[in-house]
Amino acid sequence: MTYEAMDVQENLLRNDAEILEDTVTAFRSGSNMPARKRLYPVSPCDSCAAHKKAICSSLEGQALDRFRTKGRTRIIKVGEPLFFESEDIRYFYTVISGEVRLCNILEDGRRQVVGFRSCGDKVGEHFGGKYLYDAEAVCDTIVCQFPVRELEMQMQQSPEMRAKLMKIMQEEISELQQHTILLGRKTPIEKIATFLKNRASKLNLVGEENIEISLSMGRSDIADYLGLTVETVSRTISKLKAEKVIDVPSAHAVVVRDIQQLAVLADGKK
Amino acid sequence: MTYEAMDVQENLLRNDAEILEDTVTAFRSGSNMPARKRLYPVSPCDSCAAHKKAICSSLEGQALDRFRTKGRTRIIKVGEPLFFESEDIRYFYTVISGEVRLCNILEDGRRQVVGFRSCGDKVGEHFGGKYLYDAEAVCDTIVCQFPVRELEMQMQQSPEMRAKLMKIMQEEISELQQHTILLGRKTPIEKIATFLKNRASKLNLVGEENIEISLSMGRSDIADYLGLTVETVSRTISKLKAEKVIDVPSAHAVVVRDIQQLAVLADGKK
DNA sequence: CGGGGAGTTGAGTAGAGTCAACCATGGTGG
DNA sequence: CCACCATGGTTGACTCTACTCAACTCCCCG
Repeated sequence: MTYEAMDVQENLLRNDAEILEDTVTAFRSGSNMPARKRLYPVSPCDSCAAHKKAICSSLEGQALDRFRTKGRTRIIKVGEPLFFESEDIRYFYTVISGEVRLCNILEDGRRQVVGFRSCGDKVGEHFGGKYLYDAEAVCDTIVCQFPVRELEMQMQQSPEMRAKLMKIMQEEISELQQHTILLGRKTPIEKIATFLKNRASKLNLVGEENIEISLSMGRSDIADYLGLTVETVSRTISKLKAEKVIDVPSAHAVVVRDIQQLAVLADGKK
Repeated sequence: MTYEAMDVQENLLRNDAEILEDTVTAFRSGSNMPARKRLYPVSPCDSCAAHKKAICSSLEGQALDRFRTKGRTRIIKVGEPLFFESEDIRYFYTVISGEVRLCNILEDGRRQVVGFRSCGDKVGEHFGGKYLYDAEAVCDTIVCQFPVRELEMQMQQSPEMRAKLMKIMQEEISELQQHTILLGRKTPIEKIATFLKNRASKLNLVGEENIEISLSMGRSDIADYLGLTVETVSRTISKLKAEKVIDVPSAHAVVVRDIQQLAVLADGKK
């Protein structure tokens, strides 16, 4: 079994399956199903791993309930698209589990992965008419899908949601600017080290030893994210392994043995 | 006389000087100066080249007047900073004339120019406590400076201003994503061509022949913006000149002779 | 008129890309 | 259940492009 399959399955076992079940039945049955509803008195959002980080966390009570009923949970298989660049914007998404890559493509096929989105992250624009990138699942992925007009409606009513969305946009800008210096000025070692360091720090395990990072995406996604070729990604990971900074138990998992050294390498201090 | 000096002077002659004069006297004299004010019945913003593109265009009448009194116009000389990365956010700025570079710097001195800001553009965060980049004038520059808390106040009251700010942030995200593919995947020729093409298209002179672009920044700024070295920038510009796509009357000016071909080169279609 | 910084040009080099072979692994079908 | 195949990942040899270092030119300014 692959690591990403394990990931998805584990998540499914924990709570996504219930959320999904819940949501799907809710939609199938329409809104008027009090008996069924009493069986699920707890909002699915309460048990959702993505909720506290996601946009919907800015809503509460009735507003949240209303918003939820406008959404739909979807399973996206590896490689399948959520939407394509320059398609009309109709929905935006919150990733529940799995991971999505955002890509820009040049006519001759060259590709740049603009970013990855995982649990709790927003995918998709809500402004300007057209999407800015292709969004595709890098492994089996579960998302919540909401119509953008619903978002706009909520935004008018909820200052909290406005603030949340602005915060998310600001974080996107900050992340893109950081990525800009990586792409323009860093060496392959620094790029890979930065990438792994950032993934590690997302797990909130700072201070711990042997942090295990799962890489749901393939080498070519990493390459296109860091502005490298697959070969260079592979060689560089091998180098870090040889220097005992990381272990690579499988192609889709990395164990950070020396996070200190990884951080040093990430900014080229050595 | 250098091209940027000419630019600044021309702008000054046209309307910035009056705006500046106006604003400076307004501030010196405080708000209660009816006689003086009658001499300037037209809001300085009305004659400001930056206004219709800038954030303040989302305000009208009294709200605009009030907002304006909270601002200050400043002249920033070549190379001088507006603020530094990780400084506490206190002000945000609108560029009136001239140009500002936004930079990220690594400890060993490597630099990435994240973007340039010119007439009507916003400079500075208003969120998250710290600035994300150094902002420095690339040539003599005039800006309007506003306290961030004033922006936040106006935002609560004005849905138009909220919308405007969101739009600006969305454009920043879009621009950064476009830049990401340039940095990660484009060749020097494509980078320079894209850079010149984008500058040309800002001038709204599409269709015209021999579009003259002024490059207020130096070669090293361009290099750090495009992820190249000065030498490569210089060589590449020379190459485009040799191929008769552009003319280079001076180091700080470029005339696009074949905008079609420039666009082709920008996306590497040939 | 002379000094200095910015820009250009040239020669040589290093490092990431390309091409190709090889290996591992997971999924499929007999 | 095992063998095979396909895909993705790794490693090696070679190439070529963009960087480095250095010399030179051109202005701008005093």
